[in-house]
Amino acid sequence: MPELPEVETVARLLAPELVGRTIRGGEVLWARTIAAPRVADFVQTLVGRRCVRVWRRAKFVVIDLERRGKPAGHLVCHLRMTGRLQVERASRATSPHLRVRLVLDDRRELTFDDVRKFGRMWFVETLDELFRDLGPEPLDAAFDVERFHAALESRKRRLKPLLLDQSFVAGLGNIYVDESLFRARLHPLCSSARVDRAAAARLHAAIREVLTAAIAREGSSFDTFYRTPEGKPGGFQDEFRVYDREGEPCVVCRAPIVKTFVGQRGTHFCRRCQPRSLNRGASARAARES
DNA sequence: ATCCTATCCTGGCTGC
DNA sequence: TGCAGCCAGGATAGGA
Repeated sequence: MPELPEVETVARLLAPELVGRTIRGGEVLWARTIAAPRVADFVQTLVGRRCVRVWRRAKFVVIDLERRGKPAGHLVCHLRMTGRLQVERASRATSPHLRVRLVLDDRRELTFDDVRKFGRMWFVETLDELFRDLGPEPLDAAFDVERFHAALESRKRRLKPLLLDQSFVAGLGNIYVDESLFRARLHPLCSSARVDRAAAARLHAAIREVLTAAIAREGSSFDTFYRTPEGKPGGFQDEFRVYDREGEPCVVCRAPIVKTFVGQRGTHFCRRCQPRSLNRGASARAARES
């Protein structure tokens, strides 16, 4: 599902198609897709605004707009689970799940297609309120080991739900949390307060490595939903080590990958490589000596 | 403060 | 083959 690497890919591939284009009109086919302003005003508000930059924050695609050469708000889109943004020739935009079309000045259209209707679009003058509660970008320099360790220690939450919390770190979802915890050898139920400096450093590195590698592969596609704006599947599903691998052998120790549920989320991990206790080695030694 | 559950949706899968 | 029922999942709200 679209998480940080997929949304980053969408923004990168959309940018050259959209930058410089002015919105001429459009149509909302599913009213609830529009979060702001009122549906009746959405298209009219956008008409005459020109796209000047396409970027990503957390799992939001952000299109900066200008009017008469001056900054004029942002078109923001959250793909949620099945949303797809594309720029295509008008005649092609005929999907049964088309929710929004915006006509551009080169007679192409920016289309938002969304099977499950969870995705949302906003036009906002400023991003402050929409992005107010978002945590740090995990690939930013400001996201360093010290701060990450301190943030983990200041909470008492299980690692998996904490990493899924967008106010703690922005952009991770179910797939990349499972992959990061495996690479850091941490159990999804481990308490954040008990993550020591070395484990925090491993998790920090694992998150960055997983996200960077996934962006390089243009995200993950293991069902029919996520495709790049060029219509191609991503490639990172070939590098999954635990996600969607229930019963298959761990790539490190060959023990079968297990699937459980943590806060209703399917959770994949290796019982042997991700022990429940941080220092199982140490406690085993202590038990032997006593 | 943290956890748990329901909600939003639909296509695709399972099992009878 | 047909069909009912379940499941996936990001974010959020409300209750425990």
